[in-house]
Amino acid sequence: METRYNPASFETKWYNFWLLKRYFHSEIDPGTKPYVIVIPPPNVTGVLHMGHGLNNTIQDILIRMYRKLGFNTCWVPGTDHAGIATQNVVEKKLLSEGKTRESFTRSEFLNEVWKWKEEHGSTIIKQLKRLGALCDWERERFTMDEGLSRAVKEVFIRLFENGLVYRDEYIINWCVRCKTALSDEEVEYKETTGKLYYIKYPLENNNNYIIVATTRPETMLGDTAVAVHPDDNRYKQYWGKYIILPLMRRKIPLICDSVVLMEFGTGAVKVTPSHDPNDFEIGKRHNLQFINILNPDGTLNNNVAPYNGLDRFRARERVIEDLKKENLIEKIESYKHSVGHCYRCDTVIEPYISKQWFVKMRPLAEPAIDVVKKERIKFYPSRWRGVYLNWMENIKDWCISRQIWWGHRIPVWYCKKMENEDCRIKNGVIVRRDQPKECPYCGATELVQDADVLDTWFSSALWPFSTLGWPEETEELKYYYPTTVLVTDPGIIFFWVARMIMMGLFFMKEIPFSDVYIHGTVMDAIGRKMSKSLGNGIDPLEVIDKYGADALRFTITAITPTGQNLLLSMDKFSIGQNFANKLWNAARFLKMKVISDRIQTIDLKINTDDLSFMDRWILSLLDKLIEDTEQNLRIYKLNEIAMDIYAYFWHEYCDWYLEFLKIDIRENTSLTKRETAIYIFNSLLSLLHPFIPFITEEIYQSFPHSYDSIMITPFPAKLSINFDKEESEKIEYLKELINGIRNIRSIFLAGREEYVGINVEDTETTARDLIKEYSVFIKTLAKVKEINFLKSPESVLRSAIFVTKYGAIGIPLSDKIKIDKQYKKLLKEKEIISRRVIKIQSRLNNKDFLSKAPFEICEQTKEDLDKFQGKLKRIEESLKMIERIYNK
RNA sequence: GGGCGGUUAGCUCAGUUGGUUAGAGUGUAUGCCUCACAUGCAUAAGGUCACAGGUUCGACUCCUGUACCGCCCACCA
Repeated sequence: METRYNPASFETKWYNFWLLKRYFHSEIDPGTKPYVIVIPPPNVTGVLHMGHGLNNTIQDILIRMYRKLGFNTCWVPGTDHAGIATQNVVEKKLLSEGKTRESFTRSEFLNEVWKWKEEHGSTIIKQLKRLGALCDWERERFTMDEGLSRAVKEVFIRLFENGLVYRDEYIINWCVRCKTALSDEEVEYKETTGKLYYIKYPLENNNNYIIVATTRPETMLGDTAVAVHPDDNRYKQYWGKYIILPLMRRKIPLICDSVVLMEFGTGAVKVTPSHDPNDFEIGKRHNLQFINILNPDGTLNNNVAPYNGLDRFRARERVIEDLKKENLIEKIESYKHSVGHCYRCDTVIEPYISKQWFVKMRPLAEPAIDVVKKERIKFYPSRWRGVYLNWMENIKDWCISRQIWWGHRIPVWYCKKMENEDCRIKNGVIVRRDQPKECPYCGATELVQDADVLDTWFSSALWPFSTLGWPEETEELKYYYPTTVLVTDPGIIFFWVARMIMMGLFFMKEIPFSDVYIHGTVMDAIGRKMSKSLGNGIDPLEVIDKYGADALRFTITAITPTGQNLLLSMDKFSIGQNFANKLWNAARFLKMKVISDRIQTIDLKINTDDLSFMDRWILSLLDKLIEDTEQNLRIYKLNEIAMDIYAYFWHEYCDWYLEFLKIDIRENTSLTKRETAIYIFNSLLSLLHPFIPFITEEIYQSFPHSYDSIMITPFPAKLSINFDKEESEKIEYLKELINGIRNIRSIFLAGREEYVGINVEDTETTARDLIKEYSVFIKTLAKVKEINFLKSPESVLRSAIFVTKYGAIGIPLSDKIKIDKQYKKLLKEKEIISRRVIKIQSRLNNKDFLSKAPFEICEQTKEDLDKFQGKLKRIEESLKMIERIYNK
């Protein structure tokens, strides 16, 4: 064990050791209860960011904790093929080599992606290992590997057979850069300051015109109606009339529809059924013409000939120019509204009509709502339950087809011929596991496979069972499914959590997990999301290099407020680093001064019948710590566990118990037991191991030990030490005494000057006995030479005093200046305490308080009054003494 | 527009079903290189618990409202 804590010198070593020992691996064991987590699979394109750091640290802690608690823990890892994201990354790479996607055939392109995946796909896995994440690497999966692809195909087919997958021409979200459809969830709405254009639409055979307002004037080229509200009297005169659409000179009707808001704009709305979701519905209701004006790349098409080939935004400018020329622009206002963007490339989305595959969600959602309402699945913190339910109850069908190449190909073929009625009824749609040789309806052999792939989230939705071998009825599924808890951040409740629940219930007839733990998002120091574009991210790898993985892990768990976002900055990591350093040094101390031949192993048992007062005190606090840890673990309050252990280890065990122990060893007084110190330290190592696995292993291994690894030592058991309130008060008194002397020392003494002695008012036997018994501790820790008991309070009071519950402690002062200081200090204290006394008295004088407050509260208040009045009396006496002696 | 979260020490946060002198870490000040640790030890200063009402013997805690910050959802063109 090195003198200095140097994480870099051992972290990799112990990770490899765990791999070698295969502790991470779980085998089916019917006799042991499984505890299972499936990892939220990071994108293969990904590099580890702080969000992953937090997410995986939490999972690793849970897994390591429950392993110690005797569960058969299994953490299933893997990566996601991340369709659009990965395709974008590879396209960009190819572009940098001067090649475009179009210069490849589909299979050539896919080869490139696979090549890329082989080269870079394991990056994030390696990084997870540096973090200390000990997944069951023998179960690692990839959403595009063979088994998972089979599951995806199977799911699609079964949903289709159940009428839950259908193909329809519908208005969807189209990304003109990725050139694919997106689901509603994949569109991010951003508040944008744009313009609201008021355009005059001339009426047919009439000199009047109707003014409509729009934020996307170029879409007017595809207008096929103008709509007003049926109750809007302003437009009643024009009912049944027609409008001549400017620029296109098309005759379009004025229609009435109650979705139109009379208050908005002019109360008249242009209707573009092909390029607005609302207008699409209006168009269907009123049987309007649907005119598509866009090419898939966002340029205008030849349905709007004069603008053919123009980019949509350029077209917007041109349309405005042209309308201005005809004097048809009424006004242009600045306007704030939200605009949809592609969540992968941030391009503005276009509503676009196309033929896509959809999943019918209502029937899948019903049972998924039910299991959450009945609390078979619980959310932590519970408020996310409401978010989930609200979304589920308003769920819409899910567009699952994507017009990209990287992903699971849709297992559908189309018959080109459709030679008989049967085939035409089916639209020539053939859904098959494998490529059919001929059309099953008409026998034609000219078949074409659907070009599209499935939404990435379609395969993610199956993750909890596809990774365990589904659709085979494997032993793994029987044993490990349902999994225990899903750990993720709020951003993907809809994308992923909700869909896993629906798919799990439909295909496994069982929930995929019973707990959903939603942790916060990692923000920068001033509360902004960490993002590449802002450049405010903190690279976990850099932190690991600089501070160690343990410091990273401990810091982020300890400072993550329960269920809220955590604000992170580089300087925060010293929390974890300092803590690790403290642990390191405590270990060095124990090894140098405490471990001896008498202690054969750090994994020792202690005899609870043979314990000193001090031992029982510190062990009773350990009991409390263990109990709190177990409780907080159940409700995922990992930050509280971390902080509780921190406080116990540092401020009770190190600050007090080890200090007592040192003195005890030196003086040979046996007020403490070395075994106790070792026992507690080992318990702390065990409790801390899930949080800081590397350093705890390094320390454990450096002691004589009985297990192969700290990872497999059991969770510390409670000793059920009985340490009552009276005893606690004794300890508190001892601490108060030492702190009180230290306080006076820091006010009145310079540097290391030592007190000759302190005078203790000798009135109370409990206090006297205690002080006598532990005088060696007091003398050393408070740096005094002698402790004198004086019968007369006067002589005690003639010095710097502090008043305790059992009487005053006095430290003789000779210096006139110091007496002045003391006098002022006492005056201040007097004021504070008398205020307190008055407050308590008034409470006790209140008849309502005495009659209505619970008995114990009244008693407590009376006790308080005694206590503070006593204290006040001593302070006043002391003040008088000083006044008399020094003629104040 | 709807919903959710937040507002407590300079900063980041605790504060369990209402009942101590409202806590911790960090930062600041002062003194210490005390034989585990200066990544440390000791001591101290620092708070009208966002604001306004209400309930109560008693409110940081419960209720109502207001303000500000943040997030999510939504078919205002």
